[in-house]
Amino acid sequence: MTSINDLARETGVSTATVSRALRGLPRVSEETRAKVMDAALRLGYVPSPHAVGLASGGQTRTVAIVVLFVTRWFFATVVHGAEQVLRERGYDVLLYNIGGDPDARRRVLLTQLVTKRADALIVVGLGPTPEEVLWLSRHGMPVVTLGSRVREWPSVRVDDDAVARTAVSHLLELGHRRIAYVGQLSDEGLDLATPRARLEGYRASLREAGIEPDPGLELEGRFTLEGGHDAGEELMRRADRPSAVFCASDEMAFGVLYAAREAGVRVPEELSVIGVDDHEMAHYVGLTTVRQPVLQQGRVAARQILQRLEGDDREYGHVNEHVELPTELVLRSSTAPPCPSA
Amino acid sequence: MTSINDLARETGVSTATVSRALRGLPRVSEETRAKVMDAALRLGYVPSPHAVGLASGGQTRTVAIVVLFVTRWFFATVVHGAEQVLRERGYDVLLYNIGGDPDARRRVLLTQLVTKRADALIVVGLGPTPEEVLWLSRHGMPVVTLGSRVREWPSVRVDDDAVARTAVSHLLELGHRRIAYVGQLSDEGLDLATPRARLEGYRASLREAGIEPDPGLELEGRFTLEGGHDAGEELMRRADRPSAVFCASDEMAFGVLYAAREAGVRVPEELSVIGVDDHEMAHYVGLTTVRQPVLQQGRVAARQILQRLEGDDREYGHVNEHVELPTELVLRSSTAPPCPSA
DNA sequence: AGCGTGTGGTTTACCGGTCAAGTCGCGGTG
DNA sequence: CACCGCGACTTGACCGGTAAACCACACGCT
Repeated sequence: MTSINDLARETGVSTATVSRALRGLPRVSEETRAKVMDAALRLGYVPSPHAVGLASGGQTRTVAIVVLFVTRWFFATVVHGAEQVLRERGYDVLLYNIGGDPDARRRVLLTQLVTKRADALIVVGLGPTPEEVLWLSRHGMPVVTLGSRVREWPSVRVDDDAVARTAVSHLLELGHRRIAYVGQLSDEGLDLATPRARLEGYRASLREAGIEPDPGLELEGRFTLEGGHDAGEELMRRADRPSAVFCASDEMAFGVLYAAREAGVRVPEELSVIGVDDHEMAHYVGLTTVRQPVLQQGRVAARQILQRLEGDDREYGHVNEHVELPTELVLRSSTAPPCPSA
Repeated sequence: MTSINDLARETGVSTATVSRALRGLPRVSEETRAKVMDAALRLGYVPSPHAVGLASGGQTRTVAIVVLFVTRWFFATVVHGAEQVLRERGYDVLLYNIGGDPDARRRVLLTQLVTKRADALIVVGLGPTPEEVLWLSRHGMPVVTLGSRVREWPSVRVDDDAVARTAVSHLLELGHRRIAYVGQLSDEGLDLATPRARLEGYRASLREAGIEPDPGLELEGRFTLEGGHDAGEELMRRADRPSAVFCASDEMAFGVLYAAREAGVRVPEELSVIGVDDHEMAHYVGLTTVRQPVLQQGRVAARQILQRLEGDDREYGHVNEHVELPTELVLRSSTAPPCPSA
């Protein structure tokens, strides 16, 4: 590996001059600069980020993104959005997929892993615990949360309470009274902020309409197609099947739709289904959903981080500590008034 | 930030002793070790990877993964698999999503970005150009390709030619003669190995059955649901609609299925559709497909890399330079013999 | 002539670790 | 009793850069 010393020897100037020549700093004659550049190219010189980082204050030009499941559309899309704006600005992305493993979560967030390997951190979909907040703050790590919110750090999210209310109100307005909820309830040591908030919103929304939430209509299901499908099958088996289902994500909603089809239950005539996300597939299967800007959330989180790191970010204007992006009800063919005969 | 010097001062020993105490090396009394450990914990000490890397031969304990589109199920799943085994072994993952941008590709692969920031590289879905091979080799970067294959580097993939043959043979055996192909043909400066190989396999397979491939039946479509849908619409409009479609990915096949449904074309009675991947959704929509082990490809690629990096990897046995994983035809309800009336 | 002021450098001190070589006290041995 | 060997450290060089301090020399000015 060619180092800056090789370049210095090759060009006959000191390493400091080489360094300044390559970085375009003043106090270098054009002639020398050209010579250095040429040698660097010829020898395939690449500065060592380690040395650079060490010498200039421990910067890594790297941002870590911690997600629950890269394979979920939502997370992948968020990562895509964030990575895009970060790379544009010369930052690299370290990806940690802690996928439901509390142990991995501890190791990633609370040990060496993140600290000092990255300049900042974007936490997606996890509600950070007080311990995590404390540790990371103590180490001076700038953090932005996406999809959850803690007092100490900026966040980007949609109002999950409002999301649930939008969905449930829509169903109520259509005339539904027995409305089920399908989402992740327990979370095995992980703190999943989102499904909980949506569940609360669902309950509150029903209560306001004078309906007491029926615990029997709150179905556990992992945040996947399969989770939705299992919950859907369970629902279809019931004698007192609800007339509508609110799913905490579109992927789960797809699962419910397939379960309904398998059971010969017509949608939307016999069962209305509504999801959240506006997954790329939702359009094609005709799923009514509450759209949230997914890519954009990733982009905004990245900008918040950049703002924190570079401080002088006028381009994007003032960065709100807590950004809440708008959602929107997208009507398609999976919801309709309940069948009078039902 | 507490450094090793702070620890040394705190415990009254030299930095070298602290270093060895923390790393569990010999020549440190149990007493001293305990004292050091305690201080490290109390002060929240975390070694600087920069310093460690610099001092001990430029290692980063980081592997870069370059993918085309994280948001595609295939890529996300591969990343998931690779990240899992890498993290298990204490490696971090740098993610580069070059998403169809030749410029990004150049910057990531041919400039400083990758070199020296990672110990090794996994390239997913891109056929590396000779220039890229040369540059990376020159810099001593170990590379594994996933989904494509070059002579110089180990690879993990499925036999795309065989995949195409399996799919097309299945359709031929059912009695289909007019079989369309939907996949990405042109690639705007990116070298996408996979769709090209599948296209070739499709053509060869037809020829062997005595059918001359009809260029009019080879449809361009991006590797997404939407791409498949557009191509599907185009097909449905045709008077001489083919009786079967082979799609280069399940996501594209879903798009074709939706297009067919919208056009009132019944699957599989009037149109057979087959995809590749065995996407998690394929099961639910009843898509016949050629299954490839996606997660496993990511895992195997990661192991190959680890083998290269650590050399003594007996755990996984001998690592083949070019691993080809098996695929499997999964019969579901989207394929059937052609309708005699058609 | 004497004196700031720029320009184009060089020198040197780190940054935070690791590693090889050296030091020191101590119990055992010939 | 001098010597050896060994365990438990310390010292100092080094990894590849950066940043500040320093320097030589030319130039314009009073």
